[in-house]
Amino acid sequence: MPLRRHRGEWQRRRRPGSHACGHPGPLSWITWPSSTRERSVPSTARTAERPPCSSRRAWAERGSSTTRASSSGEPGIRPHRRTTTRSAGEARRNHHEHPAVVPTATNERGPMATPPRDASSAELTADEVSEQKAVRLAKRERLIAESDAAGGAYPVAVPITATISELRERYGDLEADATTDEHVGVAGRVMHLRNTGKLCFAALQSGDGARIQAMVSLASVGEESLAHWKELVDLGDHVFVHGEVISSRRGELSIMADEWAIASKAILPLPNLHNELSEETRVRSRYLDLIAREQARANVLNRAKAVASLRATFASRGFTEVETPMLQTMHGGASARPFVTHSNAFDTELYLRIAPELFLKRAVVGGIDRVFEINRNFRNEGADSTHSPEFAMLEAYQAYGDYNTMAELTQALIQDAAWATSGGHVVTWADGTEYDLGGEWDSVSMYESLTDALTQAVASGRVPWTGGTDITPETPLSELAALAELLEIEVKHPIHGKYVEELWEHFVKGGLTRPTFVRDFPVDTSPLVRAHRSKPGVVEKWDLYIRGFELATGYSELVDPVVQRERFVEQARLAAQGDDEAMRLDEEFLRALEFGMPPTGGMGMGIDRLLMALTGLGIRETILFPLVK
RNA sequence: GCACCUCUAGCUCAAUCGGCAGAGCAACUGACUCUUAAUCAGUGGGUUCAGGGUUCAAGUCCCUGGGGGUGCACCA
Repeated sequence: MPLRRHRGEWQRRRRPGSHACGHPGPLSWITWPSSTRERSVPSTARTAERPPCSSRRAWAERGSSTTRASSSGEPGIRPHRRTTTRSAGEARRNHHEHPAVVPTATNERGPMATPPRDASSAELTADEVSEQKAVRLAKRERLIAESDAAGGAYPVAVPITATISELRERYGDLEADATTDEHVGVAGRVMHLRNTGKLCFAALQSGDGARIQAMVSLASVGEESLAHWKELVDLGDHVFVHGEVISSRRGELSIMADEWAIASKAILPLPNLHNELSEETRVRSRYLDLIAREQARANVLNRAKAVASLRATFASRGFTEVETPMLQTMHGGASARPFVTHSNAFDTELYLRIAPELFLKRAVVGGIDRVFEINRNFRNEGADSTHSPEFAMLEAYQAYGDYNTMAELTQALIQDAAWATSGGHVVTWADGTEYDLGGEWDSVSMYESLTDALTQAVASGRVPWTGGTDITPETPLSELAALAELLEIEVKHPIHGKYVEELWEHFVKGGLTRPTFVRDFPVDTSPLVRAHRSKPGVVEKWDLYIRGFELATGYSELVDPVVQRERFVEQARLAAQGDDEAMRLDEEFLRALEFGMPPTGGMGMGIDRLLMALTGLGIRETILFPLVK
């Protein structure tokens, strides 16, 4: 690995005391008090630990294409504007010459670190190691070298006898300055450190976010152990403490340590816990988000509760959970662009599924009358605050059900999930607003609700529309187009259903505050749904709107194999014309339908969106590790 | 895909008109037996995302590329 120029190589030094050759003191990387340095580090030791000055050549050669820095006379040092106007610059240069000299200082208490033995490995490790990380690496080295100092750096196990939460529960109301005679062993991550000389404090946090204070005092552990604590324990370390459960003078529940050990050494510092992590860090380094933010942990738990609740609701209604293929030779069940991959074994292109629908329906044909799946779908499309390339999806099918059955089921699924996460039907969103998911949800017809809203808008004079306000499947295209033009709504595909849906979104969607099933969609935009049993021109489909977005959808499924084949053929024709999103002709699925599929209701719901509805969060907060580049 | 905004210390952020790159926390050294964003004294830490350009001088202006965000489009 090539030696990289260390950061700041040309910057002005800020500390006096360099050698004539350009070396400052031996330990300038980390600043030790000069008195200690002079006293404790013999000059022979310094030279043994450090490569000779000529090692500078290694990087100097890499810089040979650049002009020499006239001011310093150093060969190959890349000139910088500032060096020409400043005379100094030696001290920091020590960085790139011996970037990996892990601080080997000895202080009054003994060696702080075992230095790396050979220069090349040193160069490998120190390349981009910050000062803080270097200090912790040195402590790790020391812990490994002197395992009696604090139990080593990474013990296999520590003798825990209680969890922090248990102790909080049992002793949470302990009076200030109380003792209990109860001795326990607990462990947690150090979130907070204080040291008042002969008494040290640390806040230990367990994975559930519970905290307890560890106290390490001279009186309880002795001089050597206390010194080790102060030298070796850092913020972020996992620490085991054994001792009596007490309450501090300020009333903080604490363990007065009689023994302690580092359970796992952290070599990177925790982020500053007093500022919010940036959005990017929270998403990209979710583990830090989880350590630092209670809400991040709660989000994970809420999602788990909601998903468990969905499964419980299904189980109570006799549904069977299955897992269908994610790798498919043919994608279908929705219109979306798929991700494509390749199987070496089959030597064929495979698609990541965009929907499980066609396999779940095969299951229904096979007699799994009530079936559901909760799993990931993948869609190769734009990502934004409500769309993720991979997203968890629930689909369920019920033989001898229809879209009414599925609406009732969906309401039960969501209300049960609200109970599971919030303990009631009223959920509280992240911004503090309360939202009532209880009761029987509203149901509106798409055409009727559009007609009502349009009639009102015209009557109130908000929309200067002189045409008819009754929108039905028979409303002529020209009239819909004129209305859309008046409202400056652009419709890409000028067909009846598109206009109706766009107009509906314009007039009705924003006004839906309560959870609402929007029913009976135009037939020409829903080609895979069966026609309404009594209303002409519409299909038996509903969309569930909660919090302003579409949370779930349900159908009375199309089960006529002949009609299904016609629709697939049409889709395949589009695919042949280069429409990536069109479904391909799934011959095996059609064959299954030809054996007879019972009348069936189906529903689908985005799990991420369910969590958004229950918690008010954005989609990236509901997904533990969202895709990032 | 298009437009706009953004990237500075381990973390969160400053830096006025283009003129010596700073703060808080974190870190290092020392003091302190009840701290909990402890306190006190001292210290270090930067290729300002990368590359190129303009300029006496670039974190700042211009170009190209990358990461992130927002809006629109696409998508459900």
